[in-house]
Amino acid sequence: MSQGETVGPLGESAGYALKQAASALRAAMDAVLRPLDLTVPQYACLELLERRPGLSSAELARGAFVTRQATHGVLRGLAERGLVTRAPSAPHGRALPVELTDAGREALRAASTAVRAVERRMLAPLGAERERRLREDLAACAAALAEPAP
Amino acid sequence: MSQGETVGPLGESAGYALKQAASALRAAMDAVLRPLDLTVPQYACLELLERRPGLSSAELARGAFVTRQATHGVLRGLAERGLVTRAPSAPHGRALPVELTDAGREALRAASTAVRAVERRMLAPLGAERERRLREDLAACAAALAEPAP
DNA sequence: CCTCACGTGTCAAGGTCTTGACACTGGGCA
DNA sequence: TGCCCAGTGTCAAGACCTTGACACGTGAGG
Repeated sequence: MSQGETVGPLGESAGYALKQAASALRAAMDAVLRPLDLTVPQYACLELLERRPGLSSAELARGAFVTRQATHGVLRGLAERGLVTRAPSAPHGRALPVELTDAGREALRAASTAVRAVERRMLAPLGAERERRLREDLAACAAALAEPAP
Repeated sequence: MSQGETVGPLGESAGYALKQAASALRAAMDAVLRPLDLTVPQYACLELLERRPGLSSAELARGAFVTRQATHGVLRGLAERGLVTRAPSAPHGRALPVELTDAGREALRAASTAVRAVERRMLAPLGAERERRLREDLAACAAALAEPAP
């Protein structure tokens, strides 16, 4: 066949390197967030809400790369602990805006500094220029995969 | 506090870009592997076994970034379909070597070409030089996270 | 006006992975 | 020799996420 090319050696596969790095990052984040009683998805929701207050559950799901059913459970846990509040009724459509409480903002601050430390450790071998390049290239890769296959 | 730095805007966070790209890659791989009746972990095991025949379940787990319990289930499914064989007894220690069957090699070939197409699509915006750089930087990030925090 | 498509919230069911635990093998060390 | 430790395979329980489905509110189109 003309399209017989397969994935080469693992050390030469960008996809493998990507999974390896993402897995290591996830594990490291899990480790530093566990003492704060936060899971990675919970932290992600908090971080998103800090930047864009009033986000709905579905928008949160897209931002955290999970399904809206998954964020549903995450928000339940966060709301029970008083870290976020959900509007009782929808001001427009069916979307219920979610907002951070003061306790949520405080928990986020601790979590965010911990995660930032992990990120800095991860990026330590790279300089500022290579870090910027890395971000841009990763974004370009994600964008290329986002549009449907030809 | 002196270490008050938090994660900045999402667009400037390398960690967020990493998760975004990894998530998109996972979804794209899932889409092309589904018609072949393979999950991503199953494909990963096949690919690893092609390169290093006789790998044990635990070694496979480390290579696929999951727990050995997870590979246990994966190998069960693969063995039932006749794609891999497990040695009935351990030649050394307790590790049971796993090997690809001819059917497994054939299934892998189809899967690997499909995954390679996804990888090429992902890397299309990048040139060869930037792709190489991306691989190296991702590997450096993973290595930096692998060693325990100071 | 009515209908239809789209986005959203929610529930139920299922699968997959993880955490935790136990038993076993082989090698290093006193 | 005897002991302990690291690595492995396996089982059970639980958490998490996903797929699938349904009901509801909004806005565009006929």
